[in-house]
Amino acid sequence: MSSALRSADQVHAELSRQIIAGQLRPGDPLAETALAQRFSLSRTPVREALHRLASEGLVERGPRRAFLVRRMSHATLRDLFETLGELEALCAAMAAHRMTATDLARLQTILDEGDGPHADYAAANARFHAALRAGAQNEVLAEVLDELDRRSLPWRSAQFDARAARIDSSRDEHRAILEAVAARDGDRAAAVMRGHMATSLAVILDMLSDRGA
Amino acid sequence: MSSALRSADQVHAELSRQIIAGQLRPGDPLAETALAQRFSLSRTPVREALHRLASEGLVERGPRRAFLVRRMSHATLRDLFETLGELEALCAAMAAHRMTATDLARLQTILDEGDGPHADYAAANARFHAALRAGAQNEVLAEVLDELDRRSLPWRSAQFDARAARIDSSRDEHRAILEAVAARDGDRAAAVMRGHMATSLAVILDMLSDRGA
DNA sequence: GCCGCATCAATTGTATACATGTCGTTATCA
DNA sequence: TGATAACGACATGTATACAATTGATGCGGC
Repeated sequence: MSSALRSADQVHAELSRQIIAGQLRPGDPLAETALAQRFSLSRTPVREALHRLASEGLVERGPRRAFLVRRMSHATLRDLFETLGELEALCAAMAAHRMTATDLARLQTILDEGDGPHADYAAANARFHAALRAGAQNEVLAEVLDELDRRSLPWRSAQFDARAARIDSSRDEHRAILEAVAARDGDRAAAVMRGHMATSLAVILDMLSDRGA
Repeated sequence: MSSALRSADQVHAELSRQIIAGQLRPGDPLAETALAQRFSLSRTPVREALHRLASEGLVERGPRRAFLVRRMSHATLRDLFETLGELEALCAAMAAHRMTATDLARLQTILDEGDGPHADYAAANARFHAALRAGAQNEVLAEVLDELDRRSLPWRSAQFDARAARIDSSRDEHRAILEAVAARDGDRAAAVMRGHMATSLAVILDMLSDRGA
């Protein structure tokens, strides 16, 4: 039962990964029995994983109380990104007041790493936001942001793949945020972050309409 | 298996209630077998309820992966209330921009009901914040606030019982929030709400130190 | 007297069998 | 021919038995 080897955790991690990566798409069914067979396990750990995913908002329950990958209306998606944007903005403002010089240097390093032409920009993007969360020095806020992050990832992950130009604009926005944080200007950091998240939402909604979703 | 009759939900609701009411106190053990006996059920639904409570932050895991009612350091408690305060402030600001005249009237009614000498002020307080959440018109933000609310309730519930004077000041703060919202002044509503939550935290920390916690 | 190891007990993790409810299908009746 | 009710299959919900891990305790050696 060592923590890393629990079957339920493995199933949870794997399903989470597949949903976020888009291998499992919104509306896809997730039957306990079928998944148990696929993972060569009993229904018990699969069941636990599904319930956790449901409480995290990645999975919803359909007719017959069946599990399925969560679908989201544009309205709810808008709510999600609005909340995420406001919380990231709050986080940026708090970080502007609380980050140490060392933290700031780390943030700069993360930005520079994302500059490489072959760098994994999605990963660098995640690290940037994570560093900001750490800098805000509020565990609970960090937890809430992590949760909303996971919840929005299925829709954010494809952003950079499909819109290469988005990388450049996103990078510029990150630099502007760093500048504001370094200047200890919480209000400006929050404002820029709000714009950053709003732009991301616009790009995503644009992609969805292209795909006819 | 109609949703209201699921054993796991009943156990979850009952444990949640007891933790919030203080009948189960931070650090108390919650063994699956013992609870199963107490509820005359098998471990399975009890287990599901405990996992849900853990994911909601009301329950944590101790040595031997045992479940126990969550304990909180003062630092984490501060983080929780800071986050809750900022989110309530955000909510108030959004409500100031989005609430309809009808919504405002309902908010006023709720405040008036809380005025009665024998009224249950804790309940009126909860209704006030709930109405504000509805007025902000953002489902996701409402969900997040609900969760943080439940998580902080064990520490907030005793506030009005132990400090009768707190009721009057809390009522005044609510009136100030309503005024700001009615005036469509989001910034002022947010500022007043921040102060409101900060005062609550101060009262709670004061109570905890009195109890020698 | 103290440190280390082995054994033990208690708790959660997992597997499997059975119960129960819901939805789709079909057959029958008006 | 349409609607309705019964039937059946399939999903999750629950109960119980067994396995595995962990923290504690006692014993023995140093």
